[in-house]
Amino acid sequence: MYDQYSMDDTTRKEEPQWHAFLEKELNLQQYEFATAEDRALLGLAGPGSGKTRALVYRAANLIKSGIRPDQLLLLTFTNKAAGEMKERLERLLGFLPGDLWAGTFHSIGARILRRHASLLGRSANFSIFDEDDSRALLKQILSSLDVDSQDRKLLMQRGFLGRVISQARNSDLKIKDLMEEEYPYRLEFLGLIEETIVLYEQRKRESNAFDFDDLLLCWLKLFEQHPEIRDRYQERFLHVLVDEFQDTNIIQARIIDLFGNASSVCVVGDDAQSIYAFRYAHIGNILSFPEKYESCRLVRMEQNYRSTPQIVELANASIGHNREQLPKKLFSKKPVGEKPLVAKVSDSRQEASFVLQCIWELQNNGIPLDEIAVLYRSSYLTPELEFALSRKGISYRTYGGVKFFQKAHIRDLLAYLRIVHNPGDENAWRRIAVLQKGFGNATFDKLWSGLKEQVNPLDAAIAGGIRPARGKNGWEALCSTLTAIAERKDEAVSSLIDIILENNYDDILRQNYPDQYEERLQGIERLAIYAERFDSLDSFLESLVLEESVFADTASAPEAFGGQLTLSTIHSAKGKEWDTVFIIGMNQGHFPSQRTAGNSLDEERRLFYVAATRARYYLYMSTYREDFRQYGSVSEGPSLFLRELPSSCYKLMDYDYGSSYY
DNA sequence: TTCAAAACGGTTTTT
DNA sequence: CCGTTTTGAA
Ligand SMILES: Nc1ncnc2c1ncn2[C@@H]1O[C@H](COP(=O)(O)OP(=O)(O)OP(=O)(O)O)[C@@H](O)[C@H]1O
Repeated sequence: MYDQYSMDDTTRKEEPQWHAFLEKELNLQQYEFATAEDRALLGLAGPGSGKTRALVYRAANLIKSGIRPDQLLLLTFTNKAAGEMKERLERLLGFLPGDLWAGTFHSIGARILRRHASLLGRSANFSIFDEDDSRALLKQILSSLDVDSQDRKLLMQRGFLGRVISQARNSDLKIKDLMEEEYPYRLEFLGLIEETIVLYEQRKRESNAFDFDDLLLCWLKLFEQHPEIRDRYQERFLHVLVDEFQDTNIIQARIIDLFGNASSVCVVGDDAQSIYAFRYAHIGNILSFPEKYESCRLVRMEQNYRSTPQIVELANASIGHNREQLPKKLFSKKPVGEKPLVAKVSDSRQEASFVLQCIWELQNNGIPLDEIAVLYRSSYLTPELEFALSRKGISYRTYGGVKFFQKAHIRDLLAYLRIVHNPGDENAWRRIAVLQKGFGNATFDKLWSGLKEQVNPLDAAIAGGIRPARGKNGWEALCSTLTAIAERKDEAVSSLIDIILENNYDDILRQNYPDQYEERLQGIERLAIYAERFDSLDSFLESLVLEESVFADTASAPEAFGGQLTLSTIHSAKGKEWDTVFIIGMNQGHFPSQRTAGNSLDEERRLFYVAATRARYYLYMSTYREDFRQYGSVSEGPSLFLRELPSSCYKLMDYDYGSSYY
């Protein structure tokens, strides 16, 4: 056991130097935050004010003062923010301590649950069901319950059932109360939904699986029901640090509170950047943090170090329209920059050519692609731009939107691996079983009812002797494939993928996607390449579910000198920054989104606030007059968020540069 | 019970 | 417009 105090002596020699460094790198408030010794600490400040910076320097300072890295726990909601935290800490320390726990709530939850799975009726190799898995399972349950097909449609459309269940769990409400409150028009299904939930929990358990929400809820349950385990983690993690705290939901706050009993808890956030209400983020977590932790030290940071005064002014003007935000000052002392530019273009193709032309000019002015991002409310706003970028050979990467591994062929392939990893995974079995010729859901149901009783369904299948009512050839092909990969399950994942293709899936791919065979096969090859980074099947599978895929399905133009342009949803861009930012699709109906009901307009505006404050020097926004997109093609005019800005905030430009550039 | 063809219908944002 | 659901033949 390390002695913290004797460590202090050894580090004291270095202290003057380190503290001088801290003083140089941080302003007064940030320094206060980074070095405070309070048991509870809240950093509440606007964008670009250095919250993440202060948090990361605090972590580094703790380590410098003798706290072991494994005594720190760094948490946040999104993968992006977690990555940013880790990257900056690594830059600061020169390396990322291997024994430091830093990640999203979900990934840390998974890590803890793997260690104590048996206490929750699972084993350490449990599968993690993503939203698609959950939806598939719910659908399966509904059809097993003989639900009228109209009703089933109502429940499944837009993932209603899954959403209600998830909302209830994440906000700690009873289904009944939630339905009465928010979905009274579906109240007739209450009984059915409750019945479904019981079966859903049961099937997950039988599959040795947790869903996303379980990673939080079961973590909380583990700590609540097993105080001795909670104590162990409390003793270990002397400091818990949370970034983007405004994104946390009630369950995550409870987990933090459990640590708060014993560990010192430090959180940073900005109520004006709360954009995850749809994931049940609870703004009260940050607003009432000082009351909950009475001895809490509150640190405010008001200087924005990221953006020019012009950009900060526009952002302030916009968020000023939100009545409910905490009043916060935010100013920039950076040199005067260009006013943000609003371009009126005729349609989305012209918008693409506008962006391309600007990028061209920026590059000529020495701004590399790495320092440029195009942000948007929804990923359906990008195809025209992507097309234009490909034509011009500009290398780009997209973030957010449909994930690579959500595509059917990738999920198919992963299902084989999931079975080997966790033979109880019903979803995975079903997925590849019904791919086989002559093998359908009905046949699978019969077969599975026997197979799932086996201690190890995979061993039982391999041993043979299981006879499906139909599709015997398909079943045998499947079993021999599984045999082949099970035998070599400790080999490199990429070689397992080859085996799957050779034995079984290549034929299926040809059969099912005659027109897209090549394209999809390439996708699978990319998956195999990606797999080479992992040293085990476990970590590969877990990374694919919990971390968004780090690479695109189809490669854009190859990366050249200035790196790659970033295309990202605004949600995924939070916490990041670029020299130049474009916000495209600034039209009523797109942003704010059509689906926005009255009370979430404020949230959309916060989203705009986040987008605008990503830029260091140049901010471009575009809006079109005509909208050929999808049915209706109603042109609803420029976004409210542009119209409500004082015109002194930005320059207006009519972009009528023929479509020749396109 | 499976599977292909025809009809349908519906779109944020992330873990 | 593309994926999902329904329909009906084998
Ligand atoms: N005291 C400082 N001196 C120099 N640069 C600073 C200082 N504080 C912050 N910065 C820089 O300002 C930028 C924004 O900081 P940071 O990302 O930590 O802010 P944030 O408050 O977390 O922003 P957001 O809320 O938008 O995520 C970073 O480039 C950071 O390095």
